[in-house]
Amino acid sequence: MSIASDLIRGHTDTIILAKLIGGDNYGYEINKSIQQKTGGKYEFKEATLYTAFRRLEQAGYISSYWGDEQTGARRRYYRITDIGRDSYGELIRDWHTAKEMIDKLIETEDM
Amino acid sequence: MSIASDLIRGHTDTIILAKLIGGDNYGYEINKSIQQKTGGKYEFKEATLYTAFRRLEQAGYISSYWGDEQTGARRRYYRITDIGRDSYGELIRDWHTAKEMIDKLIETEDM
DNA sequence: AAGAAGTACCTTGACAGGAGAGGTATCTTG
DNA sequence: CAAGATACCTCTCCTGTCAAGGTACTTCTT
Repeated sequence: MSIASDLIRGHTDTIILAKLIGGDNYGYEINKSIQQKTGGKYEFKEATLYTAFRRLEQAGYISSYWGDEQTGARRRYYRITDIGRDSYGELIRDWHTAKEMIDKLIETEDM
Repeated sequence: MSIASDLIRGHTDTIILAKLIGGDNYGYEINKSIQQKTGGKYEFKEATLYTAFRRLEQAGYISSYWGDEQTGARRRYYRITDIGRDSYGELIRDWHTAKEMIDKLIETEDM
């Protein structure tokens, strides 16, 4: 991983929720798809990912259930809830605001 | 303040360095200018600001000196160093990369 | 003259999120 | 059979933010 995680911090939940809007999914797969989408530039640390799931479930943004795999490792699937969708929408709006703000603040005027 | 600080976290140092590229400055002024530039939407908490100064100075990115105010409260001015400038350039590049990445990760494909 | 509000700095302690390091269990492949 | 992939988990530490407190001087208001 090459990009400072502090820049992603604060987007962990949004990234997970976004992924779950595309359908129920489980941790390992979510992480793999992020890795793929970023061309290997980013992926969650497992501890980060699983603590995020706990946090989101406790907040009521997602719910979970065990898959019924007949073979291979068991999978815990996550599904986004209605309030999870609401929260996602807000987070996206926040991101657009923040993005503009940061751009305004970190580029120098005189140089 | 209306925007979640977790979204700004990770940019604190960059914002300060950017400001100092425009010339030496002191904490209170820097914060006021941020407040103004964002139309009141953002400003650092004092504790955050001053710990950031300590951090940046310890890292050698900035240096500080006391102003010679004849009247009013004393001011500690900060100046960006050469390696501070280098670091700033890198941080800006990181931001552009991260911005693209986040955009890619938080927008849903199928909705 | 007293008090509030503004300027300007600082520190301590708590908290939250990220992540290193460790663990479990199953299946596939050489 | 060992190694590696799949898939989950937790404990503990680190770092950055921030609430809450403080100091000291000046200006404005009553």
